[in-house]
Amino acid sequence: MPELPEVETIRTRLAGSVTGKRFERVEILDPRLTRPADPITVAAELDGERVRDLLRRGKYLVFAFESRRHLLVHLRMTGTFLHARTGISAPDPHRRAVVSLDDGSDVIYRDVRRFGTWLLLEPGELERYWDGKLGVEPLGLEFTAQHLAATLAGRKVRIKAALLDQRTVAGVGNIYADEALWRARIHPLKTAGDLARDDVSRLRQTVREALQVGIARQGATLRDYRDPLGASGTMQHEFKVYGRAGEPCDRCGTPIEKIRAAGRGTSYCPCCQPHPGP
DNA sequence: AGGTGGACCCGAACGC
DNA sequence: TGCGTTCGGGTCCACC
Repeated sequence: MPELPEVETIRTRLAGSVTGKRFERVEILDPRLTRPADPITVAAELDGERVRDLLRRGKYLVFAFESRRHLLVHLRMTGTFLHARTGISAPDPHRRAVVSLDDGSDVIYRDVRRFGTWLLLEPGELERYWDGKLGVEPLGLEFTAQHLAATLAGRKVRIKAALLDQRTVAGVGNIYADEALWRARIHPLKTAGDLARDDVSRLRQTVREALQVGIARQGATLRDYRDPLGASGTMQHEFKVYGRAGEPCDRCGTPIEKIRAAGRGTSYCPCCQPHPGP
């Protein structure tokens, strides 16, 4: 669930709690988290690291240490961070790691489905790790209509699949892909390379809009998700198509339809986003 | 090259 | 009420 807006919300909230603090003691409770690296070793390596900055790249959260090492955290579906000022309280079966900071507070990582990953990189390894894996930041200056057009040119994939491909643009997931396509009035099954110049321009704009609204609403809260300070986002109330199959389209009143695209549930308006081809 | 489907997980929602 | 089944979501990987 956490896509770019949710990760950015977590980053903003957690940054104030961890920046400048030292990892005094790290406990990794789920060996899956650091696989294939040994959790005991990783925990020991993290011990004593001081946080210089907390960054985000795509859907990754990046702890930048003063040692110039980086801890890459991918929350996948259900990963979350909680900051506890007064130490750990109630027992929690989904707690996967605990970082005790040098100010006496704890950063708790919890993940119900255990898909999330922690990866510790040595100085200088970060750029190489992104290379070939992540495209440009959708809210950055590099993400222009021209850049998106060049990225999509000649590609035979469906546009929905292209948006989910993190090399096209970093951080868009299933929800915001559908939202951006609805805003741009583009059918999710359209061939990426066939999009008209105007379509690409609009899509570039609506990807940014959808993500920016998501960030402004502090992400979407589905189920019991909370940000590190216990607050919930409100973006779920702004969805135009995601989770709204059968409900009327905000623009034209036509019932939203749900299909499968790129192996994912995909919601769209059959009227505003006309089907390509016969 | 692109698509599909399975794997990884587990709670929620659903069906009976 | 209490089972069993299905679903979903990000990413990787095997296979067509």
